[in-house]
Amino acid sequence: MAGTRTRRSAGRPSQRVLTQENITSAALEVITARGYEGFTMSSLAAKLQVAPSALYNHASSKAEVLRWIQDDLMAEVDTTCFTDLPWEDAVRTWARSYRDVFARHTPLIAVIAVLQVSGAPRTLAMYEAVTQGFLRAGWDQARIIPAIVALESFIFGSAFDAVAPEDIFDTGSLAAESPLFTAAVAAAPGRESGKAAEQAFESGLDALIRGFSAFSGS
Amino acid sequence: MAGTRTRRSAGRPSQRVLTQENITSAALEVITARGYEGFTMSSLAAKLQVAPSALYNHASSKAEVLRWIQDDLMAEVDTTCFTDLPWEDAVRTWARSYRDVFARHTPLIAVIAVLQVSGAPRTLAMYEAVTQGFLRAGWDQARIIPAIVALESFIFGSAFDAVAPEDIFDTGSLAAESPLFTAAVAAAPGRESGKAAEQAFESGLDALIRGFSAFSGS
DNA sequence: CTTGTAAATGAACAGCGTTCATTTTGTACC
DNA sequence: GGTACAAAATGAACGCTGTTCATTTACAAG
Repeated sequence: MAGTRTRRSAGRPSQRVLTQENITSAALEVITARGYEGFTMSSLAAKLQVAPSALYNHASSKAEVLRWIQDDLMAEVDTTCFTDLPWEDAVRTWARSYRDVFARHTPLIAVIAVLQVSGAPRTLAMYEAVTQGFLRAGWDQARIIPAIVALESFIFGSAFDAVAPEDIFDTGSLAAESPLFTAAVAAAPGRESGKAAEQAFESGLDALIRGFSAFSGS
Repeated sequence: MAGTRTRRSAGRPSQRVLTQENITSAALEVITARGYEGFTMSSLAAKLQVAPSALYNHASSKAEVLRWIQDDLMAEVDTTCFTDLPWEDAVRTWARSYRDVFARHTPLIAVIAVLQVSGAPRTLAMYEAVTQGFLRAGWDQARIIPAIVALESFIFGSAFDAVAPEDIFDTGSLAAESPLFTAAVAAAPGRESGKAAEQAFESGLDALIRGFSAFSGS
């Protein structure tokens, strides 16, 4: 082994295993492999080959680990689109990317809602990039935050929808009591192809962008 | 069917305590008093003055109780507006009511996303009323479901936002690294009054309705 | 070699949802 | 009124959770 532990010379960074980054990435591996119901402090400790109690020397709680994960994932959201593309296309690309990331992590959405950006540098970086994109498109400064929050709300809700079972709207034995809704469900596009959630997302995103585009100066 | 339990002497209603309705309303009382983290099978049983294990003769799991609660709450969502008001105002009233109900019950949002309407009669009744309102406004049948789902996604996301702490966007010590976002947050309306979430909700709702109103025939 | 400190450990804790063998309750029939 | 039967309530368990704590280990510095 290339000098695993002996003689850590002065300014050299430590080789410690239980860093925030290591814990976070191990947590993501566990979640990817076994889902959120399989993500426990025990399973996380096992992945790191450590006793569960050891984690508490580095993270104050499981909730803190979830916050780390949340901020980590924010870096996966595409914001480069705001420097490349016109506002409408940029918002569309950003929103799709944002939804795709958190559709795989819906249990974190409740975490985000409570999380202060001051403790989440990558989350903040995302907001900064998005704000910059809105300003570049000529948006009035005072209208930007409500618009971002509204888009975000739609994105989070759509993330839940994206992972819902396809047959939630099957009325089954109660079809007779809801004829109009049952007919509308049958007529909805993307029904057989399993793309119903996609259709709803695009439809809502279109409406939001169309509704908001009055505020951009271009 | 009237006499399910073999010949119970005629009109006399049973005095059973652990009916679905009683369990559901007791659960709502517990949640109102102690929140979702204080809502356990133990606390529910205590409220009903019964041993926790007794609940399992009537509900198959805690998740089932949550589903009962969810469907119960759906009856509180205002749908009468769809018979009274023009489409735009009706959607606005419905959406506000829907958001207000579930802002107090955000942990249920994950439940709804997985819940089939066939097991939730009141949820289904709400969808039926909404669909009817859309049809009356001249909507193309095939476009209704995606629009409802999109609105619902926005509503659920906004419910989380409504209960978020007001200071989530305070950039604190990282303000220097996000000047544009920090400035936009400072310029956002409703900041001091604590109505920022309200502003964002109304702004998004406006945009969605404006974006969708092209599809109503009126 | 001693000291100081950061980190890992294993045992323990209270609480969770849930199961199960058992007892209690209440009613229907003879 | 006595018997039989089914529904419902019980309390003791089970495995699991997140978390704490006194103790031990590891390791670098003086």
